[in-house]
Amino acid sequence: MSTSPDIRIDVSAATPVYRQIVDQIRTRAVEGALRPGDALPSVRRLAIDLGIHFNTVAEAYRALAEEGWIDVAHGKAARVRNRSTPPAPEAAEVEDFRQRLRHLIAEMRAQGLSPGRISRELLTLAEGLKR
Amino acid sequence: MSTSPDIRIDVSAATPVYRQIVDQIRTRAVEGALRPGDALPSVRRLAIDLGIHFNTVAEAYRALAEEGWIDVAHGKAARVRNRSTPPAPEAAEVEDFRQRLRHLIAEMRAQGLSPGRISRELLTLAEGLKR
Amino acid sequence: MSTSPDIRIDVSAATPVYRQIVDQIRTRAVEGALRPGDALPSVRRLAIDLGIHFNTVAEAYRALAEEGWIDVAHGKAARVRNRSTPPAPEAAEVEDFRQRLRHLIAEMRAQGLSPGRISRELLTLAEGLKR
Amino acid sequence: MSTSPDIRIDVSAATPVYRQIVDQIRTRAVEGALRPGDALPSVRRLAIDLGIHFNTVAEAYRALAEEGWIDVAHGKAARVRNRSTPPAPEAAEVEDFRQRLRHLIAEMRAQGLSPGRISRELLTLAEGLKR
DNA sequence: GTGGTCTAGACCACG
DNA sequence: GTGGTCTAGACCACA
Repeated sequence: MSTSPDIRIDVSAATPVYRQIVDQIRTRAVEGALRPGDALPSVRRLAIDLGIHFNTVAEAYRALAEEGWIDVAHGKAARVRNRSTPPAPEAAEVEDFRQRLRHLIAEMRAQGLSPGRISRELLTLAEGLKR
Repeated sequence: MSTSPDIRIDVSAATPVYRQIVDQIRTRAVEGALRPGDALPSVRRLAIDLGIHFNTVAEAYRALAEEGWIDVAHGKAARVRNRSTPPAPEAAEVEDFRQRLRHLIAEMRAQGLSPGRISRELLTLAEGLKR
Repeated sequence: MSTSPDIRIDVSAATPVYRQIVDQIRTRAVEGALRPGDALPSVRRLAIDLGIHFNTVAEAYRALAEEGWIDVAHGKAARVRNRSTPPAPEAAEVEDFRQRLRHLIAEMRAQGLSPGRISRELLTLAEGLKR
Repeated sequence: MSTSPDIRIDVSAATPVYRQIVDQIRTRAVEGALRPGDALPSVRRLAIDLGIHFNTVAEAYRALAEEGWIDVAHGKAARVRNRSTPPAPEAAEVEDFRQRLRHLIAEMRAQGLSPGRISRELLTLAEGLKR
């Protein structure tokens, strides 16, 4: 039996569909909604559920496998991998993430969100990380 | 003479060059390094400075104009616009940003950054917004 | 009682399970650990020992029989065949192997192994063949 | 202008076409036939030359980019990357390669190549690495 | 049943 | 011009 990851796809969004799948499954794995050993639905099953082609799901699973989040093998269901200690992040990578965060925040302000509102969102997320 | 925005381009990065320009100029405008009325370098000037094709810069300026950050006109330097009160963001947009933030954080954790470290980054950014 | 070939299976590896079995039994036969006439464990016995489905073991035995390494028959244990002089390899096949060797070495260098280190590995193997 | 890597494809071979492309380009890069900065033919150009679909070539380029051998970007030709020092190989990886070498040699003997002949092949390759 | 590979071709994004 | 994404569907390999 496989855990249903409850994925929401927006085909008209700018980010590719396969990336949306990757992002959502990775987020669920990080946040604990998907645990090591959990089986994912088959590529064809999930494709039907989402109303997309199975190749698109297969590409997402392949990317997740390469990132080390899941194990895929012929004839068997894909499963969430028990990640060993991840490699230490390099300073350049940290700076890259910091910049992406700043750009995202700039986009939010460009869309009319007030600094106070954004600040509150960040504090909520930071709080959630301490759990 | 025009304000030099000091833009850093990485042609081998995953994000398109024109997006890098847009992101960095928008970020500077949001953070106050670029103020309403400031003139940007000409498309050809900036293209030469960055060592890229001027079409790429032109596309970036076009995108910034569409987002309402700058005014462009034939024969005159592009200038940072005096943004009127931005439209109120819709709930769906806020939720979209929240999700993008969560995905970014998941990527950071996937790269080995500890929750505590990420939390500190978020708090620093939130602090900066209160200025 | 049958010879225990001491096979190690990694179900999460990239190479299919049945190929791992084939590769390891063939290697043992070539290197002399398995000799003509030696009996292999039954399909079901080996499957239980390895913790895999017996169909997978059956497929491996079938492939080994096709390659001429073992004899299988209903109701009797599979046995290592007394290989007659093998057919002379064609030039095309030799070239194919040479290419596979070069590709493997390229992969090793891609993984960071120094040419000197790889060279030593090759010399060790060549030495072992002269026994 | 792009270097022609002179790739030979066998569509009836067991190894997937895209892997054959990856293996051959990687080998050429390791052996120096392809040097950092060299441009590869476009995916559509190479696909036509090889008589296959461009998606297959694109998949090969993507894999090579992920392995760090080439840089691919929108609108520009793929180029051989100037590889920085590769990460140190772990002991487990070395053992994995050693085993793959042994299996390959066993296959060669299974095909009728004499130990002496194989030994000579290995010595030739080891010699080539000392250049 | 599972995932993998390949072709065919549409449409989009980037430079 | 370049590469990227997606669909459609055939056929193969593995468990």
